[in-house]
Amino acid sequence: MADKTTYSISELAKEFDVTTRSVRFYEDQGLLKPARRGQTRIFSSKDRVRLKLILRGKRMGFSLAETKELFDLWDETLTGNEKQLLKMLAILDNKRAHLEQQKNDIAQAEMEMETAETRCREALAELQKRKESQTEQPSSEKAGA
Amino acid sequence: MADKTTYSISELAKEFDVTTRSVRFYEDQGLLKPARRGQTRIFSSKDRVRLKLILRGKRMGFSLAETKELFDLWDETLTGNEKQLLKMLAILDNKRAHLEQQKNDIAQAEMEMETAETRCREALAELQKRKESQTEQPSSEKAGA
DNA sequence: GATAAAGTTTACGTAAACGTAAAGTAAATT
DNA sequence: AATTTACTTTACGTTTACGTAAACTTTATC
Repeated sequence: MADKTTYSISELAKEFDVTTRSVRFYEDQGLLKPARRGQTRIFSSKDRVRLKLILRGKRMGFSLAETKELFDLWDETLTGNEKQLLKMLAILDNKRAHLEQQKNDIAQAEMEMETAETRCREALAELQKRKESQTEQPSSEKAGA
Repeated sequence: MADKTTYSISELAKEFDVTTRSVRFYEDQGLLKPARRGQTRIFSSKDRVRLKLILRGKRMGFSLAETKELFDLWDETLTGNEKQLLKMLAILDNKRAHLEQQKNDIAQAEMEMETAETRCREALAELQKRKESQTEQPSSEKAGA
């Protein structure tokens, strides 16, 4: 299934849970370059990989333009001159910094989510206690303000 | 500086490198709730924290609406009923899944960036070799200008 | 008291990433 | 042959997250 060599637009759309509209849009923006049989697009496994990369890029907060730039530079690493190669290396450095930022953000978020979860569970426990004491004799009440 | 209790809009904007327009927009969308002295907004340290969270949320791919929902639910954990608390816990679970996805994405990206870097450096080395063989006899050459 | 600096509201404009509808083609099925 | 199914192009519409300009107030400074 995954080692097929060609794909229709709807096959790809279905596999990655995107609309055909999106796939066509990505082609329009120069991120995918499917072959054609007549009018019909025929996607290669390279296209499939790129679609996967596009979607991951999106999840990581990259714009389509950024991803396209990476694709283009990547292709140029095969034929490119020194200047382009150095640019690619520079961009890779930037991306690495980006990844570090993301890792920090994630670590922070994880910590805060633990705090949040604890607070929620404590609040729930508090509610439980009140429920139980409501069942007993209404002897005392806690202050509220 | 960071433990001040109130901030002007431009102070916050400067600190987090956003425009005042953005800050006002966030208020408009209900994410910030600065006090007012006359017309002028006065931001508390709570607002400052929230702004930080907003921006981190953006870096992590959260929309302002999503972040607002989290803020609102968070506030409700103080007063909220059981249903809201459970909802908050459910959302926290979702976010955790989201974080896992992000971590996977990052790990993948890191691996592929290594591959890319290697390819770049190899291509560069290849160019160097050709340069040298072009120069032929000259035994010593100094790099850089 | 004129002016500059920082703040405000109102409102139209914009870029990105598609959604959605219209209208047509091309192959497969009934 | 007629219809369904999958695909196509063209093109206007929509949401998010602001940018940008205009016109106005408030506070500080010369």
